[in-house]
Amino acid sequence: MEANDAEGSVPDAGPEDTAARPHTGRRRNEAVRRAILDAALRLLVESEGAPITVEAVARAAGVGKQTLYRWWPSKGAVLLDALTDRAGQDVPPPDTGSLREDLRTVVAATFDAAQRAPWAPALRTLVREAATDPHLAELLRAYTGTRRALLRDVLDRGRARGELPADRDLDLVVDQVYGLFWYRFLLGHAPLDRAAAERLTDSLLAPGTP
Amino acid sequence: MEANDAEGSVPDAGPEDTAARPHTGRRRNEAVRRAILDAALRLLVESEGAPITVEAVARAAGVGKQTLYRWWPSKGAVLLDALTDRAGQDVPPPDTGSLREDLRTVVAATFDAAQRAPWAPALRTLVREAATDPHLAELLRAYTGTRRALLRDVLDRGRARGELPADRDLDLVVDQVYGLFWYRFLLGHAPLDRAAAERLTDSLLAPGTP
Amino acid sequence: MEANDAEGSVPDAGPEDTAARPHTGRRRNEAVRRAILDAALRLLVESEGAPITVEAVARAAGVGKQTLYRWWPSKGAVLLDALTDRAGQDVPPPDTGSLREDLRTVVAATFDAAQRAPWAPALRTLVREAATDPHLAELLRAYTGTRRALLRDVLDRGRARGELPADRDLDLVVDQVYGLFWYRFLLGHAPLDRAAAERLTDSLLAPGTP
Amino acid sequence: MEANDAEGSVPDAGPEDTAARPHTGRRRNEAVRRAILDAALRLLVESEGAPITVEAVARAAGVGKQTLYRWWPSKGAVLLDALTDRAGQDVPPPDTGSLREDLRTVVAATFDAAQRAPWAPALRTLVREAATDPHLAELLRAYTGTRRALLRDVLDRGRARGELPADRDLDLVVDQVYGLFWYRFLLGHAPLDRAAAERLTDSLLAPGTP
DNA sequence: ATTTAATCGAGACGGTACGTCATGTCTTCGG
DNA sequence: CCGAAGACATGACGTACCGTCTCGATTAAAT
Repeated sequence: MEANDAEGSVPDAGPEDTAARPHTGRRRNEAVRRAILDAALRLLVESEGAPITVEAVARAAGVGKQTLYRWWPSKGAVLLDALTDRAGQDVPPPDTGSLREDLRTVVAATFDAAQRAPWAPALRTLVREAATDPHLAELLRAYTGTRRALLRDVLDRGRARGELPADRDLDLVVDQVYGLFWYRFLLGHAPLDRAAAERLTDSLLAPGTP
Repeated sequence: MEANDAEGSVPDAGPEDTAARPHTGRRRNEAVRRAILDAALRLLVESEGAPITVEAVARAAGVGKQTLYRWWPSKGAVLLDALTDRAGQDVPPPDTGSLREDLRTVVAATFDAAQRAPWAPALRTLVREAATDPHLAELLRAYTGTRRALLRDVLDRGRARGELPADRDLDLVVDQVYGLFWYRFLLGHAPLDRAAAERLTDSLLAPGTP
Repeated sequence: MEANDAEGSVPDAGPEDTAARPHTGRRRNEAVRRAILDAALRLLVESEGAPITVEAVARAAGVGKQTLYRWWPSKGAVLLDALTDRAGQDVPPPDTGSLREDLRTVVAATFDAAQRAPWAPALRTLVREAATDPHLAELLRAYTGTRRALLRDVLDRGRARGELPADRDLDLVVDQVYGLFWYRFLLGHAPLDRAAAERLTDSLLAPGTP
Repeated sequence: MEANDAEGSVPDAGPEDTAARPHTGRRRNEAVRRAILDAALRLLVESEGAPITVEAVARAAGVGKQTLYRWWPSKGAVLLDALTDRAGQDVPPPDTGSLREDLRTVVAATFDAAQRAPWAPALRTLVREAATDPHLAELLRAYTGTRRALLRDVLDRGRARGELPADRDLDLVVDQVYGLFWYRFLLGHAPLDRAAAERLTDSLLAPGTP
């Protein structure tokens, strides 16, 4: 979990549109934004499974519903924003010169981040919401797209170094990682610990690979 | 897709409760059961994405809501029943003596079955519903559990034949298959065709494996 | 105030439509109807001036909003129904043979009924609601139309007996009575007591009239 | 229609508070006042029946909501101001020496003014608003009070000249006129034309009265 | 000319009510 | 007793106005 502002946030108007229209009117209240995101995150974390209602978020934030709808296009956008907003910065993927090393690190970090409290329940609820909310689904798709791209870069570098056969299907590798991750994360039938990360990495790189 | 009556279906009391209570009153109308399952499946197939309401199923089947609730514990149970009921028989997993062969067959069959019209949209909608409906989630979990076990058997047999190292984590292999499958199936960002099945199989079995 | 069922009530299906469609399904719950009308009347009486919300009526009646909308086309219809439902039967207008006598009686009764607790505040609120609610306005228009017709009958009989000049504009007389009534009733700047009824009657009948 | 500034307008603080505080700062913009009143009147005239929102007035006037609330205590005050502001000067009630003549003139003028385009829809909407807005109701009450007083003066003069019996209830006569007027004006079920004015006048003055 | 203070357009904000929708339970009547 | 129809309480939805509250940009008198 990292990155933020997966759209839905404030338009973040560039400074140059000031010429066109200097933005009259009362400005957005940052404290309100914070209150909403905090409330949403709290509900996301606490509400184990139960769906989250817009009214609950508004009430918890001490805010009118309209204020939510003014700034976010849908409930899902608020929830995703709440989750990503606090999720720390995008740690750049490692580049140690060893694919095995890099891959192991990325996979373990992914497994780890998702498990670390209090993200797990929040993330699970978010994905659940996405099933109902097409808008959130789209946002989530975009978000995971960037995550996939990051991993893909690591693999590309490894292949360039000759650590993978030139004809290896790297998208498949990426999807094996994230597929396994989401499958276990959502079903919860098997662990996503460091050992799993190791074994997954090993299974993806040919045994003889350095 | 196979198996049915993953619980949730009519208990269809065994014939011996007749002794205890001779069963007075009108018997369950089989035509009604069919009408409900057919209607549910039709909605499942047609409603691309949009959630399915109990009332829609009841109306489409020309049936009272109560009749639904009388025979299935939840909306999700009806939907799952509708999907599995028609899903053909459980083809026994192949046992050709070659793991690579067997695995390739199972994986390709899985990919294929999910894509074949009209199952794909129905299955996608079903999974979406499961996100909201804990009961359905549970049923689905059980269902996929049996699918996992089947694949696990194939792998066990292969390992027994020495086609896999003794210390290989077979649960991980299973989850790599189904993880990839669901990930691609639900996101739809990459194909689940025969070529993908081949490459996945190859990536799971060490290059030198027969 | 009397009469009732100025539409908006139960359709009151005649028994003969049974042939067409026997009306299957659960029947309307009379207790719920009563609870709603009672709650509405109570709010109408108590809420001095303040507008009445659908949600307040529903809550006070321990009823879902939907149930209100199921049976009445608008909030106004409920309120009117609540008021007329309990307003006693339509006392037939008097016919003593003396116009002066009859008119005095009708006018005094009208003035009286409106003032008698607890109708006054309820009626005032109802009219206020009618200003916003076109549907209620229409219903109210129909209701007052029947009241006007009643008074008109009394006058017709009087004219037939020669107690009024043949060319007297009887609709004007009717409107003078109800115009004065509503004007004073709503503004409340002057009494609507028995003396006012007397003086109004006298002013409408030429001094020399028997 | 006459009179204006039935309170609600700008207080326009007397010049003597200058001593206390010299009033620095920008002065009220008269053009804005006009724009608001014009917009309000236009909406009042056009919006047949539909309630008028503050935001609509502000938008139509190209003005911020706050500017409205700065100068008028309520929406109703704006509307009343808009209507009376343009409503022509207060024609002094006639005093021809003949009560019948004077009364006929006043009544006919009242009927006429209300019907003359575009006042009728505006006045109807205004009264409708008054039902919801207690502030406007009060303003309207005050306004109609002055109209009643005017008519009352005419009657007083007539009685002083002996054209009415000394014991005649003049408030009742006044209310018969305005009662009929509002009743027909708001319900619209019968005309308020010159003939009606004639007949009403005749009915109020004893037949033998000069 | 500068300061000071109020006006103005714009619009964010917390509320309250709206009328609709789906849920799962219940009641009624005919078969 | 089964089954269709549908009433019912509940509770969330997304929208509309309300009246108050910032905002920066004017504008005009007092300095």
